Amino acid sequence: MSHAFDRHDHGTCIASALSAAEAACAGRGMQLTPLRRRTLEILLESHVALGAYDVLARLEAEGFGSKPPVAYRALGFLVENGFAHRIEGLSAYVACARPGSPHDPSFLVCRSCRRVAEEEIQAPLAPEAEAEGFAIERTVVEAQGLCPACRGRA
Amino acid sequence: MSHAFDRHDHGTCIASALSAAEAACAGRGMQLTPLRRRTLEILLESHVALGAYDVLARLEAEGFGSKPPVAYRALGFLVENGFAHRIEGLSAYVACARPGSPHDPSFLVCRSCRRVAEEEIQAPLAPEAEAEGFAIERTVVEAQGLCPACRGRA
DNA sequence: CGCCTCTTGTTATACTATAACATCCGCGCT
DNA sequence: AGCGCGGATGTTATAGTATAACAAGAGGCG
Ligand SMILES: [Zn+2]
Ligand SMILES: [Zn+2]
Ligand SMILES: [Zn+2]
Ligand SMILES: [Zn+2]
Repeated sequence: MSHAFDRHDHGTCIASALSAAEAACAGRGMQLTPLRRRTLEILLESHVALGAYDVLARLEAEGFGSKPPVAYRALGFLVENGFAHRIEGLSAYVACARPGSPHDPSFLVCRSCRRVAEEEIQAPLAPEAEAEGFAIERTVVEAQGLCPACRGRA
Repeated sequence: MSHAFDRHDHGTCIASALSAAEAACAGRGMQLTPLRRRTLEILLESHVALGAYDVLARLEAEGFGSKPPVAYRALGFLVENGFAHRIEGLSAYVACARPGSPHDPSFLVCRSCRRVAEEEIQAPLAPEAEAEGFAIERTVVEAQGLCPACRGRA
């Protein structure tokens, strides 16, 4: 269970994600450049999913480029390397809550505050794919609804 | 198991989906107008997911309006009423393979030919949501990969 | 130095989706 | 018939998401 909806020491989320990203980059010969690192830090500031243009606005305000490819490329790098995930149902991006270990993520996504909890589950369509001869490469699992805080505010 | 990747009598797919839509509309006081019916028929022609603008081009060629809201509204009607589903990972739409009964659909989506098989599974995040106090309203489950035919062509 | 690769930046464009307003049509009511 | 109404379709205009193609700089290495 993730801590996105709990009170927790968020500083350790940030620190462990950054050090995991640094270690993974070093190990794979990838570069965690200032732009990429800052993009990851922006996502890590909260467990809320951000749109690419939200990220871009933040980057631009801090002196990076202002055009969409700047954000899309940095986000693409983070997603490809498993440091962030794309939430398909929101067309948005969130920092990975389990950096370091490769995993097939699934999410609880609050439609009100866009906070995202990352969960670990078994691939839910594996038997069906097996029966049909379908080769699964990636499975999107996103439960949309209301988080505890937003239920309370209803 | 759906028949999207099998040889099957596709005429019965079409006929049963259309009659289920007609029955459901009659029962709920909704109107399956010519535009909506034709949109559903277009989706039913194959088990391939179509983008809204693909559908719009077909509609325009047949004398309907040519502007995006024409397609988006018809698709919205079909999705809201359970006659079609949106595939989030493709931003595309596919006819429902189990019309009539309400269900929480899940999909096997071929990234090569965009064919979609609809499956029925248990809500995969229910225990996690329960533990966190998260109220699930809808769950997107889309396995992306290669269908049997496209695997063979690799 | 000259070449190569990677990263960042730009311009321009493509693709996806909705807000707001206009028109038309069928229906119930007077 | 004349009117008001809701729903469906149509339009214009705009918002939101994403990528292709090209230019320029940094660093490694012959
Ligand atoms: Zn945290
Ligand atoms: Zn919330
Ligand atoms: Zn069929
Ligand atoms: Zn295929």
